[in-house]
Amino acid sequence: MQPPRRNSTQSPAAPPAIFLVDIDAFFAQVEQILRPELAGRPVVVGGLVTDRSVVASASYEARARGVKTAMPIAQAHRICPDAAFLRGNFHAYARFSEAMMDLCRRYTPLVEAVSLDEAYLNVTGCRRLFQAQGVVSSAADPWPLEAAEHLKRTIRRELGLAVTIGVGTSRLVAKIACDYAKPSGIAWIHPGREERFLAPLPLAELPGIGPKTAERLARYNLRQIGDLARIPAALVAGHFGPAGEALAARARGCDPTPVDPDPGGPKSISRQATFQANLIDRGPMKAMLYYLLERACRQLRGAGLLARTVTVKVRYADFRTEARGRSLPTFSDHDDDFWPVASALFNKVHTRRVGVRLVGVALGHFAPAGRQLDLFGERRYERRSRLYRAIDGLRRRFGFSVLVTGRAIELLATHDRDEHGFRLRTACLSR
DNA sequence: TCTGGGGTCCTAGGACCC
DNA sequence: TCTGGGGTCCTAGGACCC
Repeated sequence: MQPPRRNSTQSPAAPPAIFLVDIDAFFAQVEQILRPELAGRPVVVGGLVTDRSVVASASYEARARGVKTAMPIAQAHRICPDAAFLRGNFHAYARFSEAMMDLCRRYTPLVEAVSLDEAYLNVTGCRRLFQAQGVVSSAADPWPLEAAEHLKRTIRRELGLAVTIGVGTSRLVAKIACDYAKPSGIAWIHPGREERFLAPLPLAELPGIGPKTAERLARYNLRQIGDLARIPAALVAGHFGPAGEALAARARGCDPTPVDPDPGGPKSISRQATFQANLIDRGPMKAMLYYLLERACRQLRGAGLLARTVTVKVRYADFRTEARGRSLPTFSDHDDDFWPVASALFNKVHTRRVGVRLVGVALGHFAPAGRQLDLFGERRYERRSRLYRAIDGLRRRFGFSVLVTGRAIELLATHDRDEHGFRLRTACLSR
């Protein structure tokens, strides 16, 4: 298929046509495709029964039994003990995701992947092209609905994936239409009927309104999207600030955000880990922090970026979470430029004599790699860059755990798995 | 019952500069 | 002795999303 071209004969008033394609119960569905013995069975992806984890994805068989996303695995197991509990295979999910995105790009180049399992498509003005390609018939009315059906059938036939598609005149309307049509459906909102469609839905269905905002709105007796749409925008802005104005517009189905096929690189790179049991000793916490920093830095280098800010996070047994960040004087992508700062930040956040359940590190404030330094600094920097390139290369070939640095070595005694389930100890000894 | 991991965006106060 | 207004950067914290 050719990418769509601007069509001069097309009516200037043609309303936008936006799709949101969402893969149903993505991780669980992929597991059922790869392991046919799981088809028709409740499947829970997120962790093993003994893991200190939550549900990342549940098949519809598991959802029918009450399992929900973000529910603790232990609770899911109590409700649905016969489900298959899996840690998940993110490489496989990424492959399916890429294949789906590529397939969508056969319909339009204006495809924005918003997550592994969701993509927006802008097919505005594609009618004639779709007719020429046989995607829609010449009598197709409404043609966007027929095009969505074609896309859904093609994804099913070529990838085996069941998806839901929402079709509307904006991203917002497409998104809510998609939620409405789940699972495995298509919903098309007629241009001009957005307000009528949205009005009876609960406010929490509006993307951006979470539990806190929904509660605040409920105090003003605002419960449905229509309740908010009826209030003058200025009044909403008075109570909710400048963001309130946009909120009021969204309640009427207005969302000017374009579908952007190239939204740019990441704004932050982070790694965090929850310990299997809460820790009191700082030694293993710091070892884990260093290990997480190494992984974040490797991703940073892989993305061809330099960072200036490092943030360290600690979550205590009572779930209180502290985070502190600091900017370096220069940009870098070297573990040992960030480590002294991260280590000092850790001492600042870890102040309570309470068990620690999680530590995390984040890098931010990026610039593209390739930077100006004084000559002495340049040579030293280059030397270390060669070292990190060599380490990254080894780890790419043999796995991250092929090399365990001194600062992370304490992990081997206390925490024998990284977040991908590799056995660090075994990996270290066998190489 | 006991709460993951990886992100984005917004707000707000203080420092600093002009 | 009394003192503005605006802009930008940094940091902390919170809400939200998948």
